[in-house]
This record gives sequence, C-alpha cells and structure tokens, in this order.
Amino acid sequence: MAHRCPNASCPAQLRERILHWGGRGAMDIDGLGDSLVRQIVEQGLVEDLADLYELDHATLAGLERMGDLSARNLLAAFERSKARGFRHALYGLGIRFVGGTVATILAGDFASIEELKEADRERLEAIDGIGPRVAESVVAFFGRPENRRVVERLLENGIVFRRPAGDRRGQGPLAGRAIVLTGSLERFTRAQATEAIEALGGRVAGSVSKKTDYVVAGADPGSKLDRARSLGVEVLDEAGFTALLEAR
DNA sequence: GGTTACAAGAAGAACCTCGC
DNA sequence: GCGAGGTTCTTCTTGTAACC
Repeated sequence: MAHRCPNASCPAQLRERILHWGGRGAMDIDGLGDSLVRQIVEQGLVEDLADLYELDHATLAGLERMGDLSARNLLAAFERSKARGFRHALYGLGIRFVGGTVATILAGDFASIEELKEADRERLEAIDGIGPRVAESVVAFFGRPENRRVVERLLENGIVFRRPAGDRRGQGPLAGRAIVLTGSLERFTRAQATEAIEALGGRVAGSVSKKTDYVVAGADPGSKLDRARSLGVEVLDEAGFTALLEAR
C-alpha cells in the first residue's frame, strides 16, 4: 500500500516533483540530481517548478559540491529544457497515472495545455487509451489553483506547452508499430532510440507481447530478448535497427 | 586521486485499459 | 467480470563526470 502526502507544499513532495521534472522522460535536465535538489529546496531557493528557471549562476555555484562549470552546465540544461516540447513538459508535471505514453496521447489530442486544463472527464474519457482513473486524475490536477498557477508561471518562463505544427508522431512510416528496446546500443542512448522511433510514427513499449512488432536487442540484453524469442517476435540487432530507421 | 553525485539501464510488482 | 496486454513506479547496479 502506497502512502501519499496530501500536503502539496511539503518539502519532500517538492523535491520529488523537481526530480521528476528534471528526469530523462520529462525535461531531461542534466545535473539536476537528488543532492542538488535537496539543497535548493532546504535553502528555500525554489518553492515550485517555475522557480528553477529563475536561479542564477552565482547562487548555483555557491552550493555544496557545485562550481563554476557545474553551474554553467546546469543553466544551459535549464535553457535546453524549455524547448523539450508539450508531451515531455506534460509528463514532467507529475500528474498521477500520466507517464510518457499517456502524456504522448494527451499531447497528440490537445493542441495546448490551455485546451487540456479546461477539458472535463467526459472529453478525456472519449480519447483512446484514457480511462476513468486517468481522466479523473487529470481533471483533479488542473482543478487545483496552485497547479494552474505553476503552469502559468512555467509558460511565462518560456516552457513550450503546445503541440508543434506539422508533428508527424503517429503518422510516419512506422505508424502503428510497437517496438521494445533491451540491452545497450552503441550508437544511441535509450532516449535517442525512442526519439528516432517516435519521429517515424512508431511507439516504444515497455514489455514484450504478441502485439510487439520488433525487439531491438543491444549488448547485454535482458529477459525481454528471451520473451521475444519465446513469442516469435522479430528481433533486430543494432545494425538491423539502424537499417530499419534508414529504410523508412 | 579519492569521493560524491548523476546518468543510464534492467527488472519486476502493481495497476490501468480494453476487448471478449 | 475476467484476462491479456501495456504502463507506471520503484529499486538496484554500474559506469562516468565533476568537485574537493
């Protein structure tokens, strides 16, 4: 049984929200780790996600185990994160039951966060892949004034909460294809491989099933490779994966 | 150079969605 | 209602980068 703190402004919750926001699946802010987040929260330097974008070099460089280089790298990472896009920012908000996949679905169905935050349960439940629990969670999130305020401040700080024009996701040559990654790839990080697949309209799944189209196995593959073989799913090595991307 | 923190990935349990 | 498929969440491990 999981226990969740009901106090949205408690420091522990704020730390977790910031760590989630800076994580790979969200805004991918290099250098924003547990120790640093703990310091900036405990010193009262941030009270919500938007405050991250108002931190300056001198403040960051003065923190424990931080120097000039780390501060500069972190500020550059903050700047890069602003253009991560709607679905990453949406995932980064940490709405319960909204992981990477659900965030992608919502970002594909709504043109902007302004549209999404006004959506009611019925509108959300009408979307493929969104059930009552997720819909209720999204409505509850945007129903809280403090959450709406944070989103507004993030927008003011330049975070992109809008679907780009001409987005091909779900419409490319890999449209409808489910691909599972296992092991380490030499030419791609997981994030880069995921980005390449999604850019061609494909979908990266977390587990192998009969509906999986391909399993891409790098070095030291995990149990997913065994499962793919037992289910007769086509397995690609890195060269095969590269060829698949280039052929499309 | 040692220490510390972060990044990246694997694995599995819990839980959600959807079709039958 | 149930089961299959899929996603989320958490924990653990290992390698690397940066600070002191």
